[in-house]
Amino acid sequence: MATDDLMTRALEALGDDGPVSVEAIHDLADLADLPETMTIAEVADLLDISPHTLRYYERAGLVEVARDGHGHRVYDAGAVRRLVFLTRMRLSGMPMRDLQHYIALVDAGGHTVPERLDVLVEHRDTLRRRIRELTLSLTAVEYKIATYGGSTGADEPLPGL
Amino acid sequence: MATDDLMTRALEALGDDGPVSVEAIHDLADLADLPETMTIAEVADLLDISPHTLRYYERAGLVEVARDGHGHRVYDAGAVRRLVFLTRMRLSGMPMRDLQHYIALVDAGGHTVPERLDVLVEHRDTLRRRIRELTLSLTAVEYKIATYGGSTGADEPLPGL
DNA sequence: CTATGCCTTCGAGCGCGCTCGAACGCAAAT
DNA sequence: ATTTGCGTTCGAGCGCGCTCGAAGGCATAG
Repeated sequence: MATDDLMTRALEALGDDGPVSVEAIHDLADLADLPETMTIAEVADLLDISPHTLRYYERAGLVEVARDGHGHRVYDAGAVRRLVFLTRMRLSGMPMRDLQHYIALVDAGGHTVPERLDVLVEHRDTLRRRIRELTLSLTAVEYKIATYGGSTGADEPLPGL
Repeated sequence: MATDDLMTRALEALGDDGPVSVEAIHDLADLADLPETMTIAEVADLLDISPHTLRYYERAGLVEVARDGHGHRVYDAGAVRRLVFLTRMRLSGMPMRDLQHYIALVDAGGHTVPERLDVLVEHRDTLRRRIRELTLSLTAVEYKIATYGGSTGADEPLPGL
């Protein structure tokens, strides 16, 4: 497992065509059959990040992880689920700062739900903006490829793009 | 001009609906009516980047800029067009490294056109992947907002997303 | 005459998100 | 008995893309 990263597997699961459907999302990385506990190496492999990064996230206060008799980390299913969430948010571009804020809200209790939703909604809007930006850039690059004149500007219909 | 950045203006030009069309792109920041020369402050304002960054790009070998009698930079239309291209590529996520490579190819002459196209095609593919990634993340975040249970995982249909 | 304001060069510093090295512990394998 | 392999902590270092500070030049305004 986890030869490819989560995102790659997710994209493969979706296929190359059609709109992204909630149904397709449902099939992704189902967190139902997680082992009760995992080692750092197993979690690292699952999430396709390094043990170093996992320790870093813990240091950053994003997740608490118990230790066994040897002082080795023992990730329970809850920690793993949280880390799946965290890595997905990181992959989608949410800064560590915001993630720390969000997690602090989660750990603060149920009364922070509205504020958590604010964070998510803001991130959603950021994603929408970014997707539109990249789509525009993509169109521009495709245009430049199609009409390539070789300069970085000059007398093309869409100079420089 | 340039109270908003290039990308913001571009997105406004496109409007909020429908597919991105080449026709719409044509209306963006037409480089036809550029002044013959510009100062660093004018270029910085046009591109919505700082003079510091412009000097940095020059140091990085991305563009050559002449000086006037006082040693001040004088950006000619060619330099400005190149900088428009460069900032657009930067905004779309192309690393400095790749941009330096691309510019080296441009400056090396017409025989590098195939290799330049390789760079562009690779960037196009990167953009496509990234857009798909972000679209998936967006769907996931929208789903989490819609079904919000408050945890970062647990017993939701789409736990952790 | 001196401020102000924008420019110059040079090199250093910063914020982000890791990434790594050192020094060590424990346990199973040879 | 030692090697191998995986884990630990701590703090430092890195790659990227800027961003800034210092020290100074020149020109216009008051």
